[in-house]
Amino acid sequence: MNIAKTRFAPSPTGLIHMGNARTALFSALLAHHLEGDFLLRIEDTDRERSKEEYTHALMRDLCWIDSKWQEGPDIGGELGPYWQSERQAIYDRYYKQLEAISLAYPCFCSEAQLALTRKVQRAAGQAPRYPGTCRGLSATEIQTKIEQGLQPVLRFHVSNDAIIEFEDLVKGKQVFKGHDIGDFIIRRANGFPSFMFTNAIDDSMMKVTHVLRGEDHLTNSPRQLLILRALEMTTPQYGHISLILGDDGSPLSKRHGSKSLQALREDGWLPEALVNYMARLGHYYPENDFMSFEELAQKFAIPSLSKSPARFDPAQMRYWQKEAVLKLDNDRFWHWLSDYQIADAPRYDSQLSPEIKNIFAQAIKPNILFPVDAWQWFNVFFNNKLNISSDDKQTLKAAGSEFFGLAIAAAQTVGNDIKEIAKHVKALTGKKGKELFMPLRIALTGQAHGPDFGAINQLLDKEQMITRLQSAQEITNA
RNA sequence: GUCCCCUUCGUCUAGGGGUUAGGACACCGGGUUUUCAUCUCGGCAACAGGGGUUCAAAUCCCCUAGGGGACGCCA
Repeated sequence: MNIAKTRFAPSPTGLIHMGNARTALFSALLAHHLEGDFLLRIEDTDRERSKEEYTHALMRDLCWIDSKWQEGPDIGGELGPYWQSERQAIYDRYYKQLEAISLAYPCFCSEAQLALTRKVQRAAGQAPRYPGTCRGLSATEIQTKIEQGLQPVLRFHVSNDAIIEFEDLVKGKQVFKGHDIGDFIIRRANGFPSFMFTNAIDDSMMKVTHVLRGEDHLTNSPRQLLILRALEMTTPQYGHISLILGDDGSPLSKRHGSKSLQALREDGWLPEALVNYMARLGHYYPENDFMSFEELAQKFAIPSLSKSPARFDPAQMRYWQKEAVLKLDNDRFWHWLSDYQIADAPRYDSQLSPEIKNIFAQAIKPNILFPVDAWQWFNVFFNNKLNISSDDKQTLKAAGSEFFGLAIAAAQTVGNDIKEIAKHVKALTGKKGKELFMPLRIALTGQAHGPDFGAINQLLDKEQMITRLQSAQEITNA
């Protein structure tokens, strides 16, 4: 029995975004689910646009979302090379084979000529198709044109009455007519192969069993099947997943805040948050729990892949980020923070005891989404930097100078215990509930919401509390 | 223009002839916290429209509308 194999085959022409990342993730999840391999192949046949730096960025970003491959350019494998730019000889061999059985022929039509034909066809209400101009060229005609210095493309011949059927993993049975396809280019005039060709050949040669790709590739499938069948090569099963749309229903783009994985990482998103979110965008999991990559893989199922397009929803992504933050253990929490050191934050590791660090982490995790939020709290507790908003200052003023005078006096006797301080203030002012606690919270932390008082007691000593209460009193006097 | 795909709460979706149409996010409200956040409990909210088929349609069929994709010497 053949081992299952999925693949991701990007062209290194830019940073990977949410859409592609989700396709890669699905492929990786499926491979793990089937206990097979996930393969990475770099489709760098477009020499002008492909850049090596993007290949590196791509591999780094894929690893970041746990989608590590078992076969690929950096680690090799039996069926390499995994850069298409190194596989030219292979493609050339198959071109010859196709020409030998008259399923491929050189075409000398100029791009301008073709563009014109398409225009005319459309104007006449017809579908734009290659009309087959060069299909019947004789060997001598071809020879003559080549001698004239003309560089032909190579076209694959699709007979008009061909019917191509296949079962799509996601969309079900598909039927295409040869007439709707037309003869398509498999080698460009510059000798480089086209995507249609290399992609099909490589998937087959590399023994890929399941191809998960975007719906935009659906109509490529009959073409690729035609090539593979003509060459008597094995074909993978194709599954076309619906695209991700922006909040207005149009394709996801930068306009909708679609960011590269790299940008997302730089903003402080946790990979497991993105993984949990993306895994559910167009794939149904009965359980709504935060899951690890392994759990997601275990429960991944092809029938649970959605046929209809999904909209990108930042609110839902934020929810998974919140879950991810809550799940962070201390070690990772501090690594996460140190990776996003902000300019005016002090170094955290020098004086803080593990106990204090632990208390701090547990206390603020429910209150933060990103490292900047965490650093803000860090500043509050360890750097004496409070940023009180004007609204919150109003709350302070409403409490009044006397309120803080009493609080200071209470702190001097009871120490750093907010509830005890509150008790004293309550006894003397009659204030209670929100009126009592909100001014204290704002005075001590600079914010209207934040950690539990128990944690704040452990993070601030008596002197700090008194100083902050004094500052608050000054604000009321201002 | 031609061909193809899709359409259930605001969003992600479950359900595929008989369901009080289920869950999650968001939102709103209760509880906990003598405060807020967290946590917890609850509520609001949907079968695109029109025709069939059927005892019975969200579910099957047809049409319409809307959205998306493909039609490249891009991938």
